Amino acid sequence: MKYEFTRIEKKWQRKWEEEKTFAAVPDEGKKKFYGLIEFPYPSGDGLHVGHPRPYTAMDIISRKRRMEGYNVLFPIGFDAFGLPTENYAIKNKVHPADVTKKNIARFTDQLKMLGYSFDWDRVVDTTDPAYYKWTQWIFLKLFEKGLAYKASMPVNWCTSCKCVLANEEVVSGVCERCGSDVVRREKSQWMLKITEYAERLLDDLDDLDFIERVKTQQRNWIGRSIGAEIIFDTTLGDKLRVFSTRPDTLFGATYMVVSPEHELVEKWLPQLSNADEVEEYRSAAAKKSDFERTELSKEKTGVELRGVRAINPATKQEIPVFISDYVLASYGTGAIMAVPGHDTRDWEFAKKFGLPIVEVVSGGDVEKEAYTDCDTGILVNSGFLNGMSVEEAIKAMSQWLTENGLGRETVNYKLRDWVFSRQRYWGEPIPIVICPTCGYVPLPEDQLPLELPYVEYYETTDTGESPLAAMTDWVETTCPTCGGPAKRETDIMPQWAGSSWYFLRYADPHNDTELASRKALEYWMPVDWYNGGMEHTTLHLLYSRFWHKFLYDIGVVQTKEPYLKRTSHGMILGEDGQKMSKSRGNVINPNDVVAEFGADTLRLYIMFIGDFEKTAPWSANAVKGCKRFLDRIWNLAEKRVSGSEEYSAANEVVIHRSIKKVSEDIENMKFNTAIAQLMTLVNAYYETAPSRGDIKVLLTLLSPFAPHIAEELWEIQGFGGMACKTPWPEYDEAKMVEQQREIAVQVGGKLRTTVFIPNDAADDVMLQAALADEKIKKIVEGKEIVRTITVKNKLINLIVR
RNA sequence: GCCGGUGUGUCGGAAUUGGUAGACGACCGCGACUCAAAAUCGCGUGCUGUAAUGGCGUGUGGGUUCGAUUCCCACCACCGGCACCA
Repeated sequence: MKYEFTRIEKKWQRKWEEEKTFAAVPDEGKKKFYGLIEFPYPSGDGLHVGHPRPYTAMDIISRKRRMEGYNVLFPIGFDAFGLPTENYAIKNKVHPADVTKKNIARFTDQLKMLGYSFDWDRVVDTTDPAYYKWTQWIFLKLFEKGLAYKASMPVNWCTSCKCVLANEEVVSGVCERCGSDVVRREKSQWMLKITEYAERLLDDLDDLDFIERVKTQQRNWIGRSIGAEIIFDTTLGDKLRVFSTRPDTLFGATYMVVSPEHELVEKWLPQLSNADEVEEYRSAAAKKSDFERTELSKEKTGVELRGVRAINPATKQEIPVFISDYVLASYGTGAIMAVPGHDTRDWEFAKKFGLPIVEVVSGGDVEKEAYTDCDTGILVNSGFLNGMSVEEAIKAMSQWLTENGLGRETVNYKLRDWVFSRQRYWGEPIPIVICPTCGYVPLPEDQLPLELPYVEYYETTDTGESPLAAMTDWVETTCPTCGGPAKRETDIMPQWAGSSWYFLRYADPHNDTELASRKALEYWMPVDWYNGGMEHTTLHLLYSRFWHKFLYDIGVVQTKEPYLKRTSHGMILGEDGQKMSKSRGNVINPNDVVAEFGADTLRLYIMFIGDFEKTAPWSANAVKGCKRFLDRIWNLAEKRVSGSEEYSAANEVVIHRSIKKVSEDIENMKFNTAIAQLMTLVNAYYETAPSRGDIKVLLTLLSPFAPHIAEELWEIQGFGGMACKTPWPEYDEAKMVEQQREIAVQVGGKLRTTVFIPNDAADDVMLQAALADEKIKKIVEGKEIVRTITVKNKLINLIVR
């Protein structure tokens, strides 16, 4: 009989669905495992071959865990709010809700086609009011605790999406999603105070089992700098505060720089003799995009504020104050003390404007370049700091500043608050009412969910207003506090809102009184293993850690961190080694692969393609190799093999080795070598007559990778039950060794031949065996063996003279 | 510029407490089966050489070692992240 993969796959998928084979049922008596993959955005293009890579990986791990006796939660859902759906809906004049419904149905079919062991009773959909009710509820809690606030500030505005973006969504000056230019716009926005959690988000990374590059990227993004805030007096009476990581260099501060947006500039302006020039520089800076302003190659520019001078608290000298756009308004205090001798940027600026450069740390030549080494320099020209190392001087200066009320040690983060509103339609409405007398009033909990109005017209505007603003009936409301006429907030939440807590909902997806019951959360949380893309490291992954910590603080969840372990997969490229894209015409559709070779072949190939963490190009030929492998297994087991369920003597060694290798490789996500080992095992079976037991262990090991064919052959063999419910096999180290060992024989470190010796042979046995070899005899003839190096069961090396 | 990663046959990739480089798969070649082809099964396959105790070979150049893809030093190339963050 032929291997009819289509029939077999349909048959088992139906069976798993009918029997609810993979439903997660809480069971206090069983150890739990919560495996998570990033739920997909149900785009109109359907499933991409990139999707099955992480899904298959976690499916293999989840299936193995079940066979090991764990109670497994492996859920799936849809992150369905977002721009592409909205844009598609506008273009094709259909409602986003209808588009979403259709896309979800299609994704569901495709995911089922691949035989994943998801619990289909726990599907979540972020656009379902029963779900986003709780997204809104979390927002209200954030508002209640002062962590959601509205503020007017310059924000990133995507010229194409026509809405604001978070800092995390701006990549190299363009929109992360559409690649269009991002400009600065002053807008009143809802913000979430993620900065309040900066320290914990950073420190708590230490204990997590996240791959190192994820930790590094989050650490860099949060960007902690330890330094001091220093207060300078000015001749106009105002105090000018700066942040510096090098307070030790205070004696070398020969001028100050404030950002063009600094509030004191506005105040000082009338008293400046060159107010026009300053004003001109400020407006020029305001027009520039962030990208232009931060271009590195650019020469430093700036204008001195004539009419005000600052007083260096260490030297008591009056020093000039400049404005320059190399100082950012949004970091630290928006002002710096410039130490040209020991900071590269200040040095460039000082050279250009002819400002004095004073050496306060010896070790370099400050006339040639800034000396920034902190490890070897010694303080000079610095009063009480003279002779100290940089490290000592930082401490001494911080103490001196504190004692004299001139400043204090402080910490700064690069992380900014999260811009949380979007001027679009297809997202969660923000449950806030704007009342002329009461201000921003939260919607009472019993009015949740605040449903998105179902309307015909929701096109974007260029005015910076949300399409919801035009929906008068919905906007006009009454104030929950005073009962007077009021308006609803018309901005919606960003794409990232729904995904910031979805993993909690999986624990108890149908609960309508809580986001999830305490009992369910206590049982299933935290997520034991979360695999997802590197592109989410400073977006979804960071945001969801923030929300989780907040929910921990208000007692909703019991763990400080949502995910114990985080791994990441590489991208699948087209056959040409380029990123898959419609325009390049190198896109592989999983449906086509499944139709031609079957889901088991696709699963196997996508795991065999290469190192899981690295990008890998698609190869149509290699897919055929995986199909061939399954055909070979089919040939071995399509007819019932009778006899004992013991391993055959001929295959015992390779079986035990395979169990060990496959078990360990799955844990380390080395799926490619696990499959290579299964191929080796099958090759061995082709050279012997595999016993019934040999077949059984092969199907058991195969079942997480290629579950359909494994079940079918399992049934044909009549092993009873299902392969996916069989206990994972154990191996015996003692049975992994051959009685005869082939060892390398080297002379002078060069491999000359190999000989067979008994297992664990003593050194002299190895030597005798080596010397008995004809080749070796010839080589050592007439020479003296001065030294012998042996490595048990591996090699012998003869040093001759 | 800074941080991180990678570099191995024709290709995807194996192998690192230093110990037979190239597992497994693809490609290609040969053989069996077949009237024939496909499929399948088996064999071969780093480069080079007529041969040899051949020679060379894991980005490049050095070093340590009986022995280096693995450790050390210097460099090159590519990829990713950050990028005037004081």
